[in-house]
Amino acid sequence: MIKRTIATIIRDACEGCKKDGIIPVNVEINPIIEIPKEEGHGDYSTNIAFLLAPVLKKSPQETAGILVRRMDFNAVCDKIDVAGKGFINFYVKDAIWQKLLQDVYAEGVDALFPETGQGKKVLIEFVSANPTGPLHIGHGRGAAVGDVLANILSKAGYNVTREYYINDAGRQIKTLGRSTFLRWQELKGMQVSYEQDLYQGEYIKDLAREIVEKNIDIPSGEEDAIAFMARFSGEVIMDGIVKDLEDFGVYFDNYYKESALYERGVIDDTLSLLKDKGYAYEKDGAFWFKTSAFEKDEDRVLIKSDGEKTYFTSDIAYHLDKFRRAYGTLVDIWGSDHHGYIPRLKAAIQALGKDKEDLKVILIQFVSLLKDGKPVGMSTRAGAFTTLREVLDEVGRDAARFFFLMRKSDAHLEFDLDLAKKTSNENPVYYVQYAYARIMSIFRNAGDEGIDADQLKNADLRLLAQEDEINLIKGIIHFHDVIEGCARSFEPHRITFYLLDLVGNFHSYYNKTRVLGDDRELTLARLLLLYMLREVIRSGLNVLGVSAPEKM
RNA sequence: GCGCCCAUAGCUCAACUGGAUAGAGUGUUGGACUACGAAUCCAAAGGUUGCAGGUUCGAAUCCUGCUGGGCGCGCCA
Repeated sequence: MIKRTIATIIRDACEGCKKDGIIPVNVEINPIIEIPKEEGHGDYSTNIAFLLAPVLKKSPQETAGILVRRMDFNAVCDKIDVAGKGFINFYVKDAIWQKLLQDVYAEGVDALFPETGQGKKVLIEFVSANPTGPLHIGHGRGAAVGDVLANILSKAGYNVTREYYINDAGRQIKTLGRSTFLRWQELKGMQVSYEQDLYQGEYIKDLAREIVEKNIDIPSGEEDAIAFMARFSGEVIMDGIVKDLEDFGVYFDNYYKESALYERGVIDDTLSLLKDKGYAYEKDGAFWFKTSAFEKDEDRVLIKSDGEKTYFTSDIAYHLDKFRRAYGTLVDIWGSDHHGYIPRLKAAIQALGKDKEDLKVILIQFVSLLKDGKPVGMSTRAGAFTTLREVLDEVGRDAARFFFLMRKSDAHLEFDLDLAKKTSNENPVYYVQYAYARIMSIFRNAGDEGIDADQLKNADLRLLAQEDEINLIKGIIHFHDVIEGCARSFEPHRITFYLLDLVGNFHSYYNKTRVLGDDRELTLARLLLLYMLREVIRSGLNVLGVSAPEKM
């Protein structure tokens, strides 16, 4: 918002220098404009002088001085400083902030969302857990990150689709069928040896029991029976997954089945396309993709010597299909243990004639659970993992989602169940929600005093002159930059940090300043400030998929 | 053996992608409710950013080499 105005001031000054021959015309001007972390360094600062100093063969300070003298800033800034070794600091007028607040109030909080997307189509594929068992907590983190990222991009003007890829054609599904089949035989009183590499969880026994209890007909031959069990188990488990996700507040636009790639002939298209372009070849009775043509990685098998296609083949086909559906940017969210897979898929994307930057892979690091201060083990193999369902039941949706988004996604997350469950000040979720409830409470009181929201539009914002009031306004306006940053960097966790910071300032303000007072004009101005604060908090929580309770 | 990620206050983590004196929360200590919700606030204390070099006006951030941890390296998915 205001950042753009600052950028214009800088650019105009540079253009002026070019015109006067101080800066060569062909020099690219690409300054960074940032919000200084140090208070006293103004509202914005730029490093432009450091960039131009070598060109002018002068010191950064001198360069900054030359530029500042040419800056036409009176409309928005009280002053511009050259500070430190050559930073240029901009001090925006209070009146500008007050005006921005007024504008945002008039247009509504949605005016703060950037329009970086311009309607471009983005496909976010996430969770995509195989339907061979319930979702565990790691899937939950991926679900939260994917869902919130989708919200952010969508709010930032992208046309977003959420997709879940169901891996229903691979060997794991066969293993699932065999697992259920053997458990079923056990129930029938047969002596079976249940192998180590089958699914160990109790839920397999539940599936077998369901088949028996519902008296479901099973095909007679073993092979047919296993195939039936595979389909049955997969569907039941998938239903459970969808239910878990819904309770977590995550909804998908599409569920895309791997088997559909075969049915629609996308697999064959992919193979012939790669072959025609010369990126695939035969060797040792198998059919290979030339990964090495694009990335520092070894060539990979597409069709095994036994004629079976590999998972990689499906995946290339799937991504080809995504591009065919006109998505310009593909976001894949994977567990970080799949990071070694990135080069080959990027290579495949390039073989399909796309830019490798068209595919963004976001890795989700593992979650370790903490209970009673001790780590909770979670091994999928042993069947003793903690499911998303268990976490949801224990701490609730709001805390679960918020906690999953309190860390950068590619960093380990330590999830403290006891903390997430606490309804006290230590719990960051409540810290944010409490601010919202507090503001709502003030508005209820204001209503009792005969002030309704309608009167806010007459508020005189020049009365918001306290330093912390101006700071709160800045915080509100910065919501725009935060969302923009999230959308650019694909980092949803920035919103949680922003909200915690924003409401921290509010709580502090609240303890110092009385909002409802005898001075009606001042009261109205402060109420408008709180109104917008409330809107931003609500909007931010909404993007996170966390509720904003009016009372708690 | 090769490759990727991580290492920041006692603990859990930030730092707007190379910016100024590295910040929060928690924990510890001491304070604030007979006016809008104390699920809150204020203050003190806490650091050689794992180690050693390098790049430059400037490094937690980039490069090289170590130390310690996680994960990959299949005609598995």
